[in-house]
Parts: sequence; structure tokens; C-alpha cells
Amino acid sequence: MNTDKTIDKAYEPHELEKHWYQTWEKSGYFAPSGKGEPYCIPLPPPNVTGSLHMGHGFGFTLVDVLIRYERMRGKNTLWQGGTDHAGIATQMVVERKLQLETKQSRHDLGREKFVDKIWEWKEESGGNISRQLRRMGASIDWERERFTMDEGMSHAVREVFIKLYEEGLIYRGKRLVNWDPVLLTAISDLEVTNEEEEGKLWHIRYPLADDASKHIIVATTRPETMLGDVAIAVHPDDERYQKLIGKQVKLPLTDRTIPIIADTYVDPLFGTGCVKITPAHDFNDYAVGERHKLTPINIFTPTAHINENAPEAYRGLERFVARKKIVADLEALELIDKIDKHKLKVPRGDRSQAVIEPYLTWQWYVKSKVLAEPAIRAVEKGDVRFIPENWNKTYFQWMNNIEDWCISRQLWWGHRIPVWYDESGKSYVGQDEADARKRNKLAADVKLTQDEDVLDTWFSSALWPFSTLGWPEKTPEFNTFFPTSTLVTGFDIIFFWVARMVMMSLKFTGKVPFKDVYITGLIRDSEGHKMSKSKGNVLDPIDLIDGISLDDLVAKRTYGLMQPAMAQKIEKTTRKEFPEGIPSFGTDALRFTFCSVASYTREIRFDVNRLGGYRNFCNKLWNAARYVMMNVGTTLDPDFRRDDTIASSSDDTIASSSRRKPGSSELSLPDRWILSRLQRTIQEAHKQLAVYRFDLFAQTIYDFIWNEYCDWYLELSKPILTTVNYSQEMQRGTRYTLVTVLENILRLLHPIMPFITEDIWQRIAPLAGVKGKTIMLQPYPEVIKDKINDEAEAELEWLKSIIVAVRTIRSEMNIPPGKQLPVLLRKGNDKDKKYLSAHQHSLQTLAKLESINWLKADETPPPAATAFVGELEIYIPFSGFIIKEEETARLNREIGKLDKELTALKTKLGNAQFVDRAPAEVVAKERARLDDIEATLVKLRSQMRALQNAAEPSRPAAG
RNA sequence: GGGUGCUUAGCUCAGCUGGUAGAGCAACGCCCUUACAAGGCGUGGGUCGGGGGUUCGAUCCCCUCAGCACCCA
Repeated sequence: MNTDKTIDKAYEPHELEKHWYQTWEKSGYFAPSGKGEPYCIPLPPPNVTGSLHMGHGFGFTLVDVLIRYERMRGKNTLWQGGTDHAGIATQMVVERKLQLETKQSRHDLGREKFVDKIWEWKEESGGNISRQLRRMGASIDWERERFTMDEGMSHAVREVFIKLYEEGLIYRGKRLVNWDPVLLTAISDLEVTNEEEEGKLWHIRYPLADDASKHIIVATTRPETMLGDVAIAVHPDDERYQKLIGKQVKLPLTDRTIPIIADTYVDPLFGTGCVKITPAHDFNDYAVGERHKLTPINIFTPTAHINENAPEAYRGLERFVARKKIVADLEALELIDKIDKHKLKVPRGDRSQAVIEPYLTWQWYVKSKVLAEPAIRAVEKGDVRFIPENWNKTYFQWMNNIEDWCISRQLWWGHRIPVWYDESGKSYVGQDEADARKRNKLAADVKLTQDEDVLDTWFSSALWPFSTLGWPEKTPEFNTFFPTSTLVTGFDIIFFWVARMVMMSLKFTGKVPFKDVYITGLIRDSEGHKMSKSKGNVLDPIDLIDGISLDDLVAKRTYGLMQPAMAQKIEKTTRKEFPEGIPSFGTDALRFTFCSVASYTREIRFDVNRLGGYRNFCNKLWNAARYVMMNVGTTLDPDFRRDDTIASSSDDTIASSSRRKPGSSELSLPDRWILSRLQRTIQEAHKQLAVYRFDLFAQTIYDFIWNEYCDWYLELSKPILTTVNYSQEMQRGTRYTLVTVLENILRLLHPIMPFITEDIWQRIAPLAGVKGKTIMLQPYPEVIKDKINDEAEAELEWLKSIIVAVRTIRSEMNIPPGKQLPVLLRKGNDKDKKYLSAHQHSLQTLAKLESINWLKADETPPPAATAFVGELEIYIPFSGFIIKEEETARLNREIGKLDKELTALKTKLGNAQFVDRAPAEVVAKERARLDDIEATLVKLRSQMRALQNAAEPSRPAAG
């Protein structure tokens, strides 16, 4: 391998990506221009817990595409970036780190020191995240980067809390919450996941108080909570238990008796139709307890151990240990009727995976129904628009059934609740203690203590679109950029985040937070599984950019697992999926891949193989640019100006161009064609991006670059530039078009592939007469309508079809691509003749023809391979390379295909219903097609006959 | 239990307001043609999950069944 040359020839992303990002950032190109219509996207702030994953890479790439596009379109564009403190997640990470490194718990350290530790971690981790974002090419305005616990953000959080409190929309209540007995905090409904697990249904006998020989049987999935039972409930209409309602039963293992009550909540068909009521430990029971004015008995400590409210025998036992002992004791007393297998939904904390305990505590809540109403209307009215549209159903469903939001968390990391209590427990709110005193006119000697808890992380996230812009101050940024334009996020956080932003924003700014919400799919692995550390199937976007060896990848995936036993399995599947590790693809290829998978579907199986194709695409573009530079020269032709209108001629003959003035240019057919195709591409690109079809946007540009510009236009430019058959004017026109279209392509593609386009543009722009420091701030291509040229497109299609026809014959006959062939033409209409005389040279070059000769219309062609393009007949006479059998077989295949279609068409057109009822144009189209096929078949069949009569030609004397 | 998606070529996916299907990758054949072998030029491959309905005509609209996935309770 000739390394020196290939390095020069090949596209090498790394250096260029690093170089250009630094240049952009240093030059301040990411900041809003201050001119034009405002356009703003708030970055969904990644958690400072760690590093960016594929989902981030995906979403942020799409945002960057939008941002770069709108910036180039001249809008005053702001990508507002930052990170989220992510209360529980971050606290857990740092706690674990502390435990590993110093064997200390956060309690050993104390609140203040522990929070300091987290801040240290935040600096490190936040830095990591912004490094990764930079590698991705994200054009975030770093000057304006925010963190949800910045002073400004915190001020906004307290402001919102105070206002809601003062309006009675925030209240403190003692009620059941989802309690995480491992993390020792309440969590919201949304943070609980319910998964079906194998469990048991215990049937327990509760003896009647007045007659211990009789008993009532209760079915339960949680026998240990019986120690907190306050009643047995039956359905009021359940005939089996009518007589027992109002009686007392003896609660086994305790010395308490409890009543039998009637409540419609009970499902008579489930279990025995009798339900134990444990208001302190079950959400439904709590409601029943309230209805019947029963006092809940809490039997658990915060860590879910049995507390002093239970009989001494069980105190101090962990809940599942207690369950075993209780069941054993009941069995000993012969109070277990039976034990059935039973599937049940087990609630687990989404962070800790601990089984969640419904637990009676004091917590702060936001009244949600009032806030939800305007938020529902905003989407109904279309002030906020979901894309794809059907996500609004999901949104409505949640919003219409919204429950109050538990916002307090028993954590140390987060926004401390701005509430102070006096010694009687009365609460006062304020920005700080002094403010709380002032607001409530409290004397200096009133002792106040602040609430120990912090707010749910999503409370501050809900303010993100406006708090980052300086709210509650009336900053210029807020006035300019709010409401923001678009939010790009995954459907997994519609409830957590999107809905709450809409609610809070309407409440506090009176405006929606954003107009469009583009909901992305979720990135999954190639098997369709969710990517997660514990499954060991995560991919780091940076590893796709830089590449990673198999061993490093295995090490990375198996490091620090919660379940080390998984390591072996993970290693095995990793080695199988990536036997060679992952090669380096560069950022641009990764970004293009992300765009190309961004359709409206909700699950995206990420296939690393696609990256290779798009890296190749980079290489293609790179080499196309090399070709252009080789042919255009290194200095600007003074006649070239961007989007210059250059005289066009209707044909490419040398004669017609001699009329031009010296120094002027003339556009050839390929020039006019590619300029026209460029316009259509630009049009389509705008159209697709307007509806957030990043996949079609990317595909449109890809197709144009590869299949039209490279495959056809560059090839067609070769004969013009390299032979003397063409005038200088025309060569100049071709050079102009080469460089102009390339310059347009680069701008078109820049939002997706910012690095390679900038790198090439820097060299191309001067040759195209374009001035500017960076492609980033160049105008995005707009359609120039009068360059759309239907005639040129039709004419070039004609040329292509002739070339393709010859190539197909050549390929099907296994004739080497380089072998020059003689071609005979027959019949054809005036247009065929005119086009042919104009483009003979191009045709000859691209189809590799030795000669082109016309036969008279009535002349019998020699034995030959044949193709028909409209009325034109193409013959490639038999030679050593073309043999009768192959051509016979080929013709047969062709006839077979057309015959089948003909039959179908005939039946269709023979159907009176179709002819009568279908639109005339559809019928006419089918008729034309029928005629076309029939004509072709006649020709093919006659060719077949001719072939059968022909003798095998003698091999040419010289090969 | 309620809801939302998905099922199209070997794989991953497009398919606009209904007019009998496309791309990329993979496969196969021929080529190292002076931008690119990370390439060029061609080729093969699909009863569009099953059934029913509406329609002249259904991958597309409606119903139903099956499988898969997710969300809410």
C-alpha cells in the first residue's frame, strides 16, 4: 500500500474536526448575531452524573442541525446550553464514590462537606460533558452555559416556590408517598416503575372476636403489613359476608381486634372477597381508611424495618425477614389457609431499584389540576405543537388525569426548600431567612429553622426555558428569545419535563415555553434492547468518533458493574458483535448517521454498520472536492460570482459558442442540468427540515451529491474539460458550475456535517468568488426558481438512458468496462437525432464507445445485442464478447417481464368499471404504458427472430 | 383493565392527498478507467403479518385476528 499517496487522497477527520471547532469557538461564532428573527432552542440539560450517551448524541445532533440551519438562514440564533444537577442520581454517584474511596458514608462527612464533594464532582463531570458536546460539534453558546443550581436558577426556583405557596398551590401534607427505603426519600409517582414479578398470595384466617372457632379468610400479597391492619373490608353487596359486617375479628399475632367493614372498593371476585385494610401501607387502603375514619397504624421505620407499633416479637426485623417470620408463626397457629402463586406488579424506585414502600410522611406538594388546565388548552389550540402529532394524545392522557406532584425530597443535593419553621411548626417562605422574616414581619428573636429537604430536580428543570434566559428579571435575552422556538427531546420525559415546563411557563410568564416539541425516538442497540450500563450494551458516541479496540470496549462495558456476574456474558456478546472493535468514523459520519435514522418512529435500532457508509460518503465528498480543485485551478476566475447568471445555450456544439464574447462563459447541458437539480434538492431539503424529517433531509442531500453530482455531473464534466472539442467558454462554464455547485453543496450539507464542509469550503469558497470567514455564517442555499430547467432535465435524462442502456448490455454480457464498443443506431425521432448530434462526445466517453453510426430506417441490423430507448434502437454488433446465447437469454428475460406487465394492463383496461370510473388521466396513463409495452415487445420479438436466423459470428481476428 | 405504536427485500428502514413498491448495507458478476477500491458499472431478491370490508383499484382508509414493543392504572 502506498501510504504517502493514500493519506493525501483520503479523508481524515480527526485533525480537521479539532481544528475547526476550536476556531469557531474562539471566533465567537456560536453567539447570537443580534440580527434577524430570534430562534432559540433550550438544550435539554444533561445530568452531571456522568457522560453523554447515544441518546444525548442523537438528540443534540438534531438540535445542532436545526441551530446551524437557522443561523445560516440569518436568524438571531441561540442554543442555550447547560447541565442539570440531577438530585438523586448525582447524590448516589458521589455517595458510592465516597464509599469506594474512603469507606465513608455521607453521614460520616456531614451535609455541608458532602455537598462540597458533590460540587467538586460536578466541576469534573460537567467539564467532561461539555468536552463531549464540543466533540459532537454542538454550536452551543458556551458563554451562556447554565447549571440548574446556579445562583440565577436558584433564585428563579425560590421565586416560583414562594409564589405558588402564597397562592395556595403549594402545600404541605401528611399522606402516603412512594418511599424509597434505601435512598430514604420520597419520590414522585413518575419515578416509580411497576414491573410484574412472581409473588405469592397468602390466604390468612382471621378468627372472629366473638367466636374463635369461626374465621374470615383474607387474601394478601403482603402478609407482613397485617401488623398494621385496622379493618377487614368486604363488598357491601357480597352475600357471603352480609352477616359479618360490623363484627370484630381478632388480628392474629397481636392483641388487637379490628372491625369488618363494607366498601365498594373490594372486588368480590378477587381472592376470597375479603381484604385486609392497612391504610399506612397501601394507597387504596389509605383511601378506604379515610372513608371509614380509621386511624392508620404505621409499622415501619424509614428503612422498612418493623417499628415499635408492632408486637415486640417482630420489632427491628427487615420487612422481608418479618414476612417470613410472620408466615411461619401463622402456620404454627394454623392460620394459613393456603398459599397460591401470584403475579403482581412490584413498585421499584427508578434510581435505586429498591421496592418502594407506601409510607406516611409530611411532604410538600404542588396542586397540579389548576396548572394543568391552561397547559392542556395550549396544546389543544396548537400554541404548542407536538411533532409527530400523535404525542399530544399521550400528553392529554397524562394531563387529564394528573395527580398532585410531590416535590420534596429527603436529600442533601438540590435546591433547599425555602421554608422556615418557627418553634410551633408554623411555616414561612422567603428567598432566604431574612426575607422570610421580612415578609412575615417576624421579630428577630423568633427562632427559625429551615426545612431540611430539597426540591425534586424536575422542579427546577420545569423552569429551564425561561430561568436560563434570566427570568424573573426582564432581561434582553428573555425578551428576545422567549418563548423559545423548538424543544427536541425523547418521549420518555414528556411527563417529567415537557408537561411541567408548559405548566410552569404558562403560570409564570403567561406564554408557552416553546412552539414546537419534536419528539425523537429512543436509541436502542442492534437487537432492539434499551442501552444500559447493566446490560453492557452501551455505546459511547465518542468511541464511534475515535474508534475503540475490542479489549478496551470490553473493559469499558464490564467496569464497575452492579452485578459483576454479568461481566462474562457481556464480554461474550461484545466480542461477537464487534470482533474487530469499532473503527474510527469521525464526528461528521456519526452526525449524518443520527440524522439518517431520525424519522418519526419511536424506537431506533442503532446499527454501527451504517456509520461506515456515511464515512465513505465523507470520503466521496472529499474526493469530489479534490477533483474540482484539480480542474478549477488555484485562483479565482474573475468571472465567477456566487449565483451568477451565466448565459445558457441550448446545445453544446462548438459552433454555437463561438458567438460569445471572449472571457464569457457558456453553460453546457450538464451544467444547466446540475444547476436545475441543485434547485430541486434545495427545495426538498427545506421542505423536509420544516417538518423535522431529518432522515429525508439527509437522504435528499446524499442522493444529490452522490448520485447526481458525483456519478453524473463530474463524469460529464470530464470530456468537456479534457478535450479540445469544446470551446473555452464552455470549459469556463463547466469550471464555474463545478465550483458553484460544490460550494452550494457544502452549505446545504453544513448543518449535518459541519467539519468536513467547513474544511473544504475554506478552499473552495475563494475559487467560487465567495468571501467570508466561515461557512457557519454563510447564507443557507435558497431556491433560485429560474434555474429550474425542465428541458435540460429531460434532455439529460435522455442522455443517461442511452448510456445506461449500453452499460447494461455491456454488464450483462460480461464485457470488461474498459472495452470500447461500436454502436449502431436506427430509427429514432428528430429529438433523438438532435440530442445525439449535440451529445455524441459525452455519450461516447461515458458509454465507452468506439464509434456511433446510424443505420437507415429500413436497413437490417447485423446480429447484435439490442436496447430500445423510446423510438430509438441501439445495436451493439456481435463480436467475440457478445454471443448469441447470452443475448437470447437476455431478450427472453426482458420479454417475459414485459409480457407479464402487459397481461395485467390488458385486464385492467378491459375492465369497463375501471375505464368508466377512474380519472381520465389515470386511464390515459395506463393506455400509454400499454402502447409503449406493445411497441417494445414487437421490437424485442422481431429482434429475437433475427437472432435465431443469424449465424454465430466468427471471432474477431484480433481480440 | 385503559392507551399508543410497530409488523414492507437476508438486515436496518423510507413509501407524500389510495393508481400493483424504493434506499442503504449485505449478496452476486465484471473492472485497480488519471477525484474517490472508504471506488466504478451492472444484476438478482418482496403474495407489503393473517383474514375481511370500502373502492374501478388498497402497502396506504375501516374492521378483525395474531405477534412484538412501550406508556398509564
